[in-house]
This record gives sequence, structure tokens and C-alpha cells, in this order.
Amino acid sequence: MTLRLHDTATREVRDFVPLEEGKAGIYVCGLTVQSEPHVGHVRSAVNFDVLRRWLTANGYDVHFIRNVTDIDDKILAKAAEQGRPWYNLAFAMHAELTTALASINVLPPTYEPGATGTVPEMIELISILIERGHAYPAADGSGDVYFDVRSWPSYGELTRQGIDDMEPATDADPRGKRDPRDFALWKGYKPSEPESAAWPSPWGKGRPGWHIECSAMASKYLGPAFDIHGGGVDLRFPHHENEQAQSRAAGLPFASYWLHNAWITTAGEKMSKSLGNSLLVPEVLKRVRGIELRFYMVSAHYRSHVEFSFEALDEAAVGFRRIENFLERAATSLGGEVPTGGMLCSEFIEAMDDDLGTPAAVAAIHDVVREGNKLLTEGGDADALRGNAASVRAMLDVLGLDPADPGWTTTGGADDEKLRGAVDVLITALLEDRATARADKDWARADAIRDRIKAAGIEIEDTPSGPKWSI
RNA sequence: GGUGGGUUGGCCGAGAGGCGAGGCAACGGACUGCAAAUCCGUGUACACGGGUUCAAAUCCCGUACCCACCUCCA
Repeated sequence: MTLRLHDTATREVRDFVPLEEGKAGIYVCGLTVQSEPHVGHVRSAVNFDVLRRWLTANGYDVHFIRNVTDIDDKILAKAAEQGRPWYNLAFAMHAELTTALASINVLPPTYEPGATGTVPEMIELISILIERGHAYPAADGSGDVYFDVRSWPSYGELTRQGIDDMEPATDADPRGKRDPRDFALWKGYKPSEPESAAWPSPWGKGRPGWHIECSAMASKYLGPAFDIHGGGVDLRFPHHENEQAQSRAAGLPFASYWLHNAWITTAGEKMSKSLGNSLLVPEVLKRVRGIELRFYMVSAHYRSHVEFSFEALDEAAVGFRRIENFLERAATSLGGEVPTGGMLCSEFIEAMDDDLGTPAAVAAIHDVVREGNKLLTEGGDADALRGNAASVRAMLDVLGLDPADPGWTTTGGADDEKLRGAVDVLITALLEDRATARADKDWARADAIRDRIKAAGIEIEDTPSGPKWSI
């Protein structure tokens, strides 16, 4: 069985055939760093992180490029509003994004290029488009350069739309355009904008249009043709349509597969800052741990719309703890760590190969956990338990959810460790009292101690090897 | 107007012609001093109306409602 992926261009799930055996080049449209990332943004990152991990697990040498758009209309507008330099806003939000992604164990990409660092490549690409008759400098002296959609017969093929059905592009003053659907490749400098946001070009001082950056960055870091291009559904049109048109018009074959992840919404609505701060990643992480948030996102298929709710999030967290508990109990029983490099069960592999069927993959993990719990209850077969637990750990690892992954431990500080040690001393003392009471069959006193500990938010569990506490 | 997606049990969330994915919650049983954890068991779910078929949540036709994109967007 080979990996099959849903390709937006063909609207079907088809076999993944890399351009080069054993290698995979992936380009994902990252964020415009204009504000703090919310859970919707990180869902996209998690989805493509899972794709990357699955390809890696299958022996692919993955080259993963995720860009940041660090110059655009919104960044300029917001920075002006906040009275700070645009590059400071972009830089600060980029840092926030990096922190948010690290907190849910999204692997750093092979490289994370920014638009501002790829301007010469964009200018080169625009020049080629003009030479080939697919782009033109605006006739109104604005310094804008537009892509000529009428010159490219297959324009609209990615999203199956005819040019005549499209609404006009509003990304620039239409005066200089030959067709209202033409989109800006280069935006001439306006005196109302900071000079620091302008670069020299053959068409005068200006800054890049939105779409051209991705064509330039993808071809620079992945070559003229590459395997997979990903992003959120909203990017299909115009962004990806335009990227493909301008790249191919310039003679670049571009992406073989287009993958798009669905939204995470709240109250049926797309996330936006107007919905309040509660869905910013740091806010959500006050309620659940990063690993639990990630589990919540991975439990739904990447092409399914998720209606975010704290209830569902809490429930997912409970479900994940069940898996985590099993690994802890297995480790204790095995007298050490659960080994890495376990076998992936066939249901899991099948699910993942079928367009990254993470919900079925998670179900497969639950099945193995149940088997393992049975082995723990029955005692005895340590080899079977070891294989079982290692399998669970390996499957979690593919999803970026291995609790022992160092990616998770960095989030807890030294203070947490100290606090935990202190609590352990106190709880252990109380548990000794309780043990004495139980030995005396003084159940009322034993339960009173347990209730008191529970009131502090700590659960007590009696195991064959003695009582255990957990928060 | 154009393009695409959706509606599944108390809740979340898969599946895509025939055996009830899985989780959470609930109930019963085992275990336990009682719990917790764990295991076992318990469910007449597929928006509505027709149709095709031996068989439909799944295919077809129609209806309703919801959502996304159509040049700011994960």
C-alpha cells in the first residue's frame, strides 16, 4: 500500500508519486506575521507537520519549506496604527508564531524564508513574465506590474473557474489594468508608505505583490518542480491559483500535488481577532497542555471542518490521558522506559496512507492501548507488553504526540520541577498517614485524607506497587 | 451569479452499498474496605421526501438548512 493524498487540482485522492525516488519537497504557505497566531493558524501547521512526519517515517528525505509573509498591506496598516515600524511588528509576530508552534511540537521547517529576503528572485521572475508577454507594467505610471490573466489560457484551472465568472481583483487601483482580474506582481511605491518598505526594481521603487513571493521562494528552495504545496482552503483562490499561473507562465512546472486543510471555527464562524483573545494559542494553553491541544487537532481529519469548543477540547484531553496513563503504567511495569522504535500496527499504517486518516489512526492507537491494558491487568508477558507499549509510543511519535519527546519537556521550566518535587514530599507524607489509617482499617480517616488531597486537585490511585498521585 | 464543502447517537468524531471506527458521557458487571484506574458488557445514529438495489448513512433525483472561496485570510 502506498500513500494516497487528496489533490485539490484533480479533486481526488491519488497515489503519491514523488518526482525523485525517496525524496519529497513540500512548500507550505505559512503566515502573514501581522498578529498573534490563533488555534486556526496552528492547525494548518500541525496538519502539514503530520504529513512531513509520516513521509519521514516512511523513509523519505523531506525538504520542508514554510514561508512567512513579512511585508504586505496589512502589516503596513497595522504597524502604522500601532505607531511602530512595520518590520518590528512583523519580527515580533514572527517570534510569537515560533513560540506557539514550538509549544505544540511542530518541527522547525528545513528553512523558513521570508518575503523580504527573496525580493531579487521575485524581480527576476517578474522580468521573465514580462518578456514572455504574461505581465506588463501599468500604463498609468503607478509603477505597478500586473499579471495578464487573459494571456494565460489555463488561468482558473486549479479552482475550476472561468475568468468571466470571476469578480475583479481589488488589490490595486484598476486604472492601470488591462483586465480587472489582473493581479499585482509588483506594487509601485506610494509616498504614504514608509521608504523602508520599498525596494529598487527595473520598474521603479516598490514592493512585491502577495502571490509572487511564494513562486519565488518555492522555486528557489525546492526547484522549478516540486512535490507538494499546502495551505489553508481559503488560499486556493486567489493565492494558489495565481501562484500556479504565474509560475507556469514563467516556465516553472511547479507543484505536483495541492493539499488544503479545512478551518477550525468558533460558533460556526471563521476565527478572527473580533472573536476575542480566548483562542490565541497561549490562552488555550492555560487550559490544556500543548500535547492535548495537538491531540485534539489530530483527532479530526485535516480536510474536515472542526467546530472548536472547550468542551470538546477537554474531552480530547481526557482521551489522551488514557493513552498517556497506559504508557506510564507500562513503563513502571517494565521497570524503566518504554522503548522507541516500536512497530506501527497495520490499521494505523493503512489509515495514514489513506490521505492521512488521523482519526482512524488514533482509533488504532486506542485499540492497541486496550490490548496493553489487558496485558497489564493480567500481568506476566513482559515481552508482549514491551512490544505493545513501544508500538503505542511509535505511533504517537508519527503524530508528534510522544509524551517523552524532548519537544514537550522544554515547555516546563525549572520552577515546575521544583514545585513538583515539593508537592511530592507533602503528598507522600499525607499518603503515609493514609496508609497507616488503612492498615488500622480506619476507612473514615483514610478517605478523609484522600478527599482532602482531591480537594487540592490531586487524584490518588491505588496500584499494586502503592498509591500514585497525579494532578 | 460562479466554484467547492457540509448536515451521523447525549456529546465529539470516522466511514462511503451488506458485518454498529474510536473516544467522552451514561448504565450494568468484574476488581477494590470504598474509590480511582483497568477490563467485560449495554445503543433500533446517519437533515427531510422520493427512487435504484436482494441490500442504502453510503448511489440517483428533489427539498431544507449551514459553511467556505470569488483577489486581506491557516
